[in-house]
Amino acid sequence: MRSVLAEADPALAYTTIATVLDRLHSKGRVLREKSGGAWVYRAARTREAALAGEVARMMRRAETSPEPLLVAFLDEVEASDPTALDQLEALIRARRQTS
Amino acid sequence: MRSVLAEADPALAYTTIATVLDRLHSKGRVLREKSGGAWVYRAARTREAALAGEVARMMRRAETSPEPLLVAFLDEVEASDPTALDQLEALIRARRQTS
DNA sequence: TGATGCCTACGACAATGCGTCGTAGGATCA
DNA sequence: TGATCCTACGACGCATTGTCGTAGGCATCA
Repeated sequence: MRSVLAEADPALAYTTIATVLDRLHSKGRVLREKSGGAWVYRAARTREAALAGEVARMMRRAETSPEPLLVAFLDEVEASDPTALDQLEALIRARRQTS
Repeated sequence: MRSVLAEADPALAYTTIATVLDRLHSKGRVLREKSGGAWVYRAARTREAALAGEVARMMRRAETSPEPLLVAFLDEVEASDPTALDQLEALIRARRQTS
């Protein structure tokens, strides 16, 4: 908790961090467990998982095919890291092997 | 505009739609142009493009490899539409052909 | 054992965003 | 020219967010 404060902005009041974490916890965005009287917090989902979940919700809601979304995704992936496409293809293949 | 109202919820007041569109426009989320005294609105970006942009920002900001994001993405894609993986692979291949 | 310090629970307050609408007045069209 | 449609703007209630303070519990240490 002290450490969260240090990482965020040490100029903020301690209770500010406490309040924010508390609210995030009540919304299920972070998990916490007791450790000697004090709570220890950790993220409930990674940023990546949250974003991917967003993608999935969109796919499920689309009446049409998921293709436009996939295409848009590939566009961006390719643009920001050209090698990532190969990586993606490799991951797909690997996934097929094991399932 | 009348049509937006109809598609959204015809029970809402006309001015509700007007206000919402106006606010979206001032935030750049929709574009508009005059057509005989009335504004005609259209989305500035598709939902897909917006989400994909989010993906891109995340990839660019990641100090490490983009792999966790790709993995999370595949997990979700696979879970919500099992055939989409094949589709995705085909799209990657097609992309390689043309570039 | 009492003081010190860290932690939590809870409340507060201002700023902002959002959904909803009404009114006033300009533009359009039969 | 009058009825109809549209825009601009303000308003209101509610929820969220960033920020903090106070009160009180629990442990540690001189």
